[in-house]
Amino acid sequence: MNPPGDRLEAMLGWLRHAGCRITPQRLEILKVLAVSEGHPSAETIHQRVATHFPTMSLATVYKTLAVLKTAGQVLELEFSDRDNRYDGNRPEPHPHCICQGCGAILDPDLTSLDALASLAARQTGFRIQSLRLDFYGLCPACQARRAAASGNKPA
Amino acid sequence: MNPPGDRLEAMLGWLRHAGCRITPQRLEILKVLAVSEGHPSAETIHQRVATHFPTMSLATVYKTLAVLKTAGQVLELEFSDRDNRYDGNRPEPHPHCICQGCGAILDPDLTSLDALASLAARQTGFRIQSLRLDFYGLCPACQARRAAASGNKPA
DNA sequence: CTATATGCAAATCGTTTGCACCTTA
DNA sequence: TAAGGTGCAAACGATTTGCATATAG
Repeated sequence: MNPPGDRLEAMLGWLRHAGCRITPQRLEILKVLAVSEGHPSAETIHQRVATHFPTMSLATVYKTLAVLKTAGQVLELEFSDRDNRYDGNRPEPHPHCICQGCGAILDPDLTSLDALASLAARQTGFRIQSLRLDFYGLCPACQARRAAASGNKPA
Repeated sequence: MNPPGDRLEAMLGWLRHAGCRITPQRLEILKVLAVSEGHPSAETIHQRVATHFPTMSLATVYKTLAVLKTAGQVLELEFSDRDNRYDGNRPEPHPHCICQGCGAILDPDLTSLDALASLAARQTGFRIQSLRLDFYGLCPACQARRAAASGNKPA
């Protein structure tokens, strides 16, 4: 849903700015992520890149993903019972519909978050059975701790 | 926030109905879950129960949790980068605030889900940096597949 | 009595790490 | 050529599983 070139350029730009090198393998990983539909796993990304680089290792994929994660250039969907999924196409946090039958991951298009479950169900045809809504951030104690640690300089 | 006895009775009732046996170890696990504040991990549950049953194994905790999960009597919060957390006190899905600093898990009290991030932030004092909103259910294809498999009998 | 639970140890499996060898800039 | 990346293999760690023994009902 994103002009693929935009996302690729954004990722490349960030890496260059951070002083990272653009290797052929890395470029290929970025390309796969930039057009990622269906929230691929690290394994899937590896397989696709391996088409062009038979020696490519899974570890390299994970290492590149780690860099992009901290950069906010890729969204990681964590699971404990199956492999994590990645979205380089829409790296901002957004709601997902996850099928408990086949594992498919869809993006409901909720402009506001008000509508929520019923809207998501209507749009995707999902029969929603449960949901997961997590907020990630810093609790008051950690905010204070961090502020103190950085000598009152805001992040 | 729940009358502890209620939750304990609910879990016990379900287990009995399902033909499960109430062993002393299991009863102790249920008690820990029924009063669980702070979303304990399997490890934490094990440690607490081990106070009364020194021979108690972690595997037994996991096995009991598995039964309760399928019964909907305990809520599992899955993570890939750390151990899962469990809530036997409020087994229905509900939003959480997860501190990226110390890992604390709080329950914001959102009567409606409209308010969302800003309300959660105001209530808990969290500085919210990202969120996770997942809907779990069945996609249209799997609904059809399941309906066909069960001979048109609805679940 | 008999189906079920316990608890130990070993297996799983996605992910991470160490390290020697390459490559980009 | 120096900082950084690659890729192999080994390590990790939470969770699961197999199986012999114990026990609830």
